[in-house]
Amino acid sequence: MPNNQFKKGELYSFITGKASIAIARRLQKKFNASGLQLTIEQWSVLYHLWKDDGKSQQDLCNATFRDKPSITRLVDNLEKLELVKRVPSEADRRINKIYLTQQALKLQEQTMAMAEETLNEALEGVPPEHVDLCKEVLQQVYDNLK
Amino acid sequence: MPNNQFKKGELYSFITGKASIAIARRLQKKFNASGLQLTIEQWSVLYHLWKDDGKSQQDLCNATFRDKPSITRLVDNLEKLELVKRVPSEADRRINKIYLTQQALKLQEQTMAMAEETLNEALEGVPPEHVDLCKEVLQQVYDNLK
DNA sequence: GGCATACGGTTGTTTAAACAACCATTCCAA
DNA sequence: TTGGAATGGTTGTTTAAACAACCGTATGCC
Repeated sequence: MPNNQFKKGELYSFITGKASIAIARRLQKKFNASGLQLTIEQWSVLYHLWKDDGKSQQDLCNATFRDKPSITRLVDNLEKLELVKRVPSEADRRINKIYLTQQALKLQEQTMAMAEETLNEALEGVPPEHVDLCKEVLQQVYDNLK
Repeated sequence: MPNNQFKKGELYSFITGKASIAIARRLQKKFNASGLQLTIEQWSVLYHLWKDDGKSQQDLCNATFRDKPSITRLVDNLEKLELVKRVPSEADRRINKIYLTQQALKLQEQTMAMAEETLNEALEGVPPEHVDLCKEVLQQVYDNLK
């Protein structure tokens, strides 16, 4: 017998992830309000490159939890915006390494500040220990299903 | 000073909602494996109609946290699948009331069972009281931002 | 060396989301 | 009562996700 039974009224909200959608929308609005022509999905790719530039597209698939075609097209669009450049790997010619442009490096500080601000607004009034526990639950869910 | 400060490494996972994406993908796979030609988004509309048939499109917008064009197109596709019918309201001719077909009523039991199964898989090993607290946090986040 | 297999990436197609612009109906207030 | 605002819904456009099919390169085994 499973250890968690659901009342039907609770079921839906867990599947749809309204909270993370709301966070993403809020962050997108901040980008738009600042005149940044950047989608959250594009930002999420830059985010991982700021941490570790020169990742392959496959690395970005793993990091962002997206499939290969999704990353191909996100990189396409980021290249059009001149925020990243595909550089074929010398060692393995199948691989594209993705590098940030100067323009993209300049966006890091501003957009990360907006992301932190958004999270602070989202978690207003939530005790930090509850946040930690919530993160653990969501991580466990992810691990259970991936 | 905000009551929650984020280390950068933790920030991304909260924004992307990997857990709910993983849940939705798992449920979609169950639909596909059962031969159901039904997307999660379409299912989410049916879900609210099973609870309360004859909702307007605007009601569905509020219930599903989607905008009007999204619901227009979801209802378009559900009508093509002959799972719902638009019925213009007698009282207010701007309004379409959306009614389930017999075919859609038959899907309820099967798909709700799959949804509950998916959630039980997702929350395997998570103490019920942690689930409750997690739901509260996510609800608070949603309320903070909506 | 040669061939099957795996891997990294791209392309095509369908579905959906966000946003702006639009139309018809209804409501309200001067 | 009529003209403007609000409401419910649709359409157009861009971006993205999922899935299948595909191509070129690398790997490993005989």
